[in-house]
Amino acid sequence: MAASINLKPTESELEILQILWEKGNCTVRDVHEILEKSKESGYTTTLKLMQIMHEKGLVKRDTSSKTHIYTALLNQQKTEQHLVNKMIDNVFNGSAARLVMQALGNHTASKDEIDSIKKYLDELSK
Amino acid sequence: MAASINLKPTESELEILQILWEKGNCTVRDVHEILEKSKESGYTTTLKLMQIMHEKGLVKRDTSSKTHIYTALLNQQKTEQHLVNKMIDNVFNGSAARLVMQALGNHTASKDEIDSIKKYLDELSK
DNA sequence: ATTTGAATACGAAACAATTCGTATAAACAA
DNA sequence: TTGTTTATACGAATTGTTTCGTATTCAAAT
Repeated sequence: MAASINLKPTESELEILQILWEKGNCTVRDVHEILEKSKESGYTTTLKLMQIMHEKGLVKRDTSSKTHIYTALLNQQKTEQHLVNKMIDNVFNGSAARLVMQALGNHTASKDEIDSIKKYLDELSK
Repeated sequence: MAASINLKPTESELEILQILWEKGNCTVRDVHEILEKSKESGYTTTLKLMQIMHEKGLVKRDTSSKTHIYTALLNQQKTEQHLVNKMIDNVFNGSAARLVMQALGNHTASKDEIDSIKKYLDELSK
């Protein structure tokens, strides 16, 4: 198994990872400006968080110029999988089906979404 | 809206709530014995946790006899819903469908489960 | 050259969650 | 009664996360 880093980012770390996953490479300022839209926080807070994430190995950074460029090292798909599995175990007693129904029962999935899920299920059960 | 308690139990609190939801009324020892099966921890740790949960209003307790009896106050369905919605927002950018596919895309879902989900979806899209 | 602005580094406070040791009270059996 | 077991209460250490202030460095503009 490849040396796998701790697959359990904190909430703040996850927020930052989301941005890095979407944007690819970012400076601290890039990330901070996006974060600021949804919540109040100081620039050095974001900086510190990203530095800690670097220590933990969640991100890598290019320090060749004064302004560092950060990139996610944690794999998005694997992280999502891990979080979902944890929720299935901890909250739904191991039943993926219960999670799915809970997710669809409420968070009003559109007709299109439901159709695409059906298609997906048909593929799966082949 | 009914005075709603903080719908966001910590991980340890959730473990205890799971037990209370399943068993109904429990003593600290009941809960502790179940917890012990899956992880090492001292009795007074469980006790303290449950006392804190009582302070927070997550559980109520009957103290009429020396050994207190605890009962969950947090509603299971609502709590699950809340946690799932949070995950959809924080991890899957608001797409319930993405969560569902992630949940089903691994081994956890059996053929039976998939069938029951299909049935559920048919009901939904009526 | 000097000033100004924008960046990183770093320590430490503030807060939250978890864990456990010790004191004490009640119940019960010898 | 006296000792043993089984409870609760509670303080406090430990650990982890988040937040921010201050120092310093670098680069660009004046």
